[in-house]
Amino acid sequence: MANNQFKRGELYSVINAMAAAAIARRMQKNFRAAGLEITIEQWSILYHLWKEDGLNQQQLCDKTFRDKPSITRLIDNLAKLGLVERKASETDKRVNYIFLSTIAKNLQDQTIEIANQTMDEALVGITKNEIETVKNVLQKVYDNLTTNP
Amino acid sequence: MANNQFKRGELYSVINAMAAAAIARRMQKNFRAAGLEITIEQWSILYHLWKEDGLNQQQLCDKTFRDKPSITRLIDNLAKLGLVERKASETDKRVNYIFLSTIAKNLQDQTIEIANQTMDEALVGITKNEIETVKNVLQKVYDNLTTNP
DNA sequence: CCATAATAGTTGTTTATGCAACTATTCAAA
DNA sequence: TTTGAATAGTTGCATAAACAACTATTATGG
Repeated sequence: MANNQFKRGELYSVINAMAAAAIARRMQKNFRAAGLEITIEQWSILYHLWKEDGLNQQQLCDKTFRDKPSITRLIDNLAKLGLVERKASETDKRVNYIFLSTIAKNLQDQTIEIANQTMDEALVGITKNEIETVKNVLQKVYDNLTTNP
Repeated sequence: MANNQFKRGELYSVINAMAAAAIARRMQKNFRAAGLEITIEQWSILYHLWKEDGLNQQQLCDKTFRDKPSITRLIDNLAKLGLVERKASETDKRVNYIFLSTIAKNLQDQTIEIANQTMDEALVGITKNEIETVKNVLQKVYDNLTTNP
């Protein structure tokens, strides 16, 4: 009995501590092996800017599931590295738009390759259906915890 | 085309940033709502000690998928809070065994309830089969990235 | 128009993570 | 038995997270 008490809690433990962290570490390692000195968190910001340059910080919060202070500091660090630049909105003085530098734009192709290679390593022996299920379940979990207050 | 380039990378983004973080935040919030001043990371250590008291730090590394410095500091903080105590092994002077305090032992029942309640909130509308698939896939991902160097 | 609410972003503090480099102890092989 | 490898744990440093409290600006309702 006592052994089964945490069955549900255990799922948290599995999801949070294991696969996600392992993928992040491997992605980071593969970046470093390619001579890329960016963190996986910084990459996740660039990823959204490659899809749509000039997002503001609030939009980056929404897309990366981070809070505003986290984005402020990630942008600080990316700016220090010369990868992005803040540009104040002309029409709304509260807003910063974030733009990629040329260097950052040139990183896209290289990191696409590494990200895909990493996911290939991670997903060996897993079917498309299983991946679909995982994505759907994690989306549901997220929705359950965010739409409900 | 360009829109599909990150399809695989996107899975990382989904797994890592979204569901896991949402569960952790909700668990933390539910702890606080119950007046429990422990972090979700500290809880994950206690969780393994409740199942088996007197683990050493290396065993906690293996069970929680953290490195040694992380465990050192988590144990430091738990010790400061009076929740665990280090006891040096008599037979191997390199080893510390970690034991729960009475206070920590008494936290078990309260936090079981909260952990299970949190997972119930998270898993609304998700079937047992789907949960099994997620657990298996994430285990495979972990194995893929750790058994292969 | 003005007071108040909402929004965008920043700063401070605490906690946690990863990696590298380190000490201390034990093991193992010549 | 001694030298070198392996193991357990700690410390330093940089990055990142959550939360609270803050400033500045814009939107809204009387």
